[in-house]
Amino acid sequence: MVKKTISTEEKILEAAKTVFHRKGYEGARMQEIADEAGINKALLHYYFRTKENLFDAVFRSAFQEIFTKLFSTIGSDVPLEEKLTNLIGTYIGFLQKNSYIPGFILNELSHNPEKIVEIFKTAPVPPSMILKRMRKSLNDEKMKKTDFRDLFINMLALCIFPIVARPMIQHIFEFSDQEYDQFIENRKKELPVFIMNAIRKK
Amino acid sequence: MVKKTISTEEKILEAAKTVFHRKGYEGARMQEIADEAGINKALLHYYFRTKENLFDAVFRSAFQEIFTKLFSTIGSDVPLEEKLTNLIGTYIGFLQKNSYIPGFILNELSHNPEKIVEIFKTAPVPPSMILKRMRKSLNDEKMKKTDFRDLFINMLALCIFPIVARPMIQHIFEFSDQEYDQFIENRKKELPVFIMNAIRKK
DNA sequence: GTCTATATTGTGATAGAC
DNA sequence: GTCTATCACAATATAGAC
Repeated sequence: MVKKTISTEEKILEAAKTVFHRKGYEGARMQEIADEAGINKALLHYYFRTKENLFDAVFRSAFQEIFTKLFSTIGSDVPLEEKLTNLIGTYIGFLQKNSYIPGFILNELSHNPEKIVEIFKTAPVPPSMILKRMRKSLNDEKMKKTDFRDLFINMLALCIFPIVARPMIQHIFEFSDQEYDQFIENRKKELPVFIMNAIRKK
Repeated sequence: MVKKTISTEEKILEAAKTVFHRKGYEGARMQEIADEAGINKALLHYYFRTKENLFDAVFRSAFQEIFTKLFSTIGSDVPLEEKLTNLIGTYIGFLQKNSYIPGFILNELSHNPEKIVEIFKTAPVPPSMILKRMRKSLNDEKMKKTDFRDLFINMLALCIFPIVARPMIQHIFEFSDQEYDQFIENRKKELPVFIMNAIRKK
């Protein structure tokens, strides 16, 4: 028999996720989270005692969600171009459906840089393992002597920035909402080519 | 005779800039701004009436500062590779000295997307003019049929992201502060090459 | 213009009944 | 576990003297 009931704790976490992503830590209000969850403030404190505890749970979950996705794709054992295509496609797809997450993380990152160190320590996939595999892919193929750290960062930048800076870019180029969605969709195909051209040996 | 006195209004704007960049809109406190300016809260309200008015002035200034720099370099009339090198060098240099600005803008952008439309309307350099010149550069040279909008966005992304996500990246790759500065410094030389490789006709 | 003092409203957090 | 009522305090904003 399928469990249909959602526990109060889960409802709170869902609501908190929504509100924190929408407003950030300082901007979020316990009242708004309570309303979103259909309960009252007192119950929030009963479950999580403080706003910071609640925030910690949400931030940790957002961070791990995005990095688990990212790292599992990057760690797969396929040729570089195929890996890039998979990686960029699934990653941008994820960002499209969760467009608040990268902005949220970047935001809290700049106000609480110490916090991410702690979160990385409890990451389900240790970054060092990912990096090792990525370096291997580069060496196996006939690539320019590209620093794999640069490659990794460039890829992240090219995927995330158009999502985070969407309102700005959309206005500069006078895109409609629909046109911008299409623009992002095209990038899924064009980014892997762009990157491969940049690093392929002539 | 050089004017040495700094008006109270200028002191307030300087202080507000510092505090808003450090804490964001919600996180900033009028008291902290007053302390930073060496005056008291009442005087803030005397000059700017509300916190939002003060914020508007600061945000507008940060936004125009970064875009004026960006647009004036991108609009120069030199060959593409040279333009890219100039652009990336001066732009990253600017970001290094004002590392809080892009994070600040991205942050408030995600909480007040409407606001940027208004700010763009009062921009000193109209975006449309920049785009025209950029398109011209691409056509003049033997380049792949690259969408100039993609090129523009990719360049922004590659410059800004390593600055904004610094604490995260620094931890992943276990860079010391000094090593990260050097890493950014290297990107000034490598990014133009990376981009030119990506878009040059074979 | 600049200050001290105070009003007013928000918000995170708790007490205590059920 | 869940609620209502309330506390304690922090933050924006204003009044009014100088």
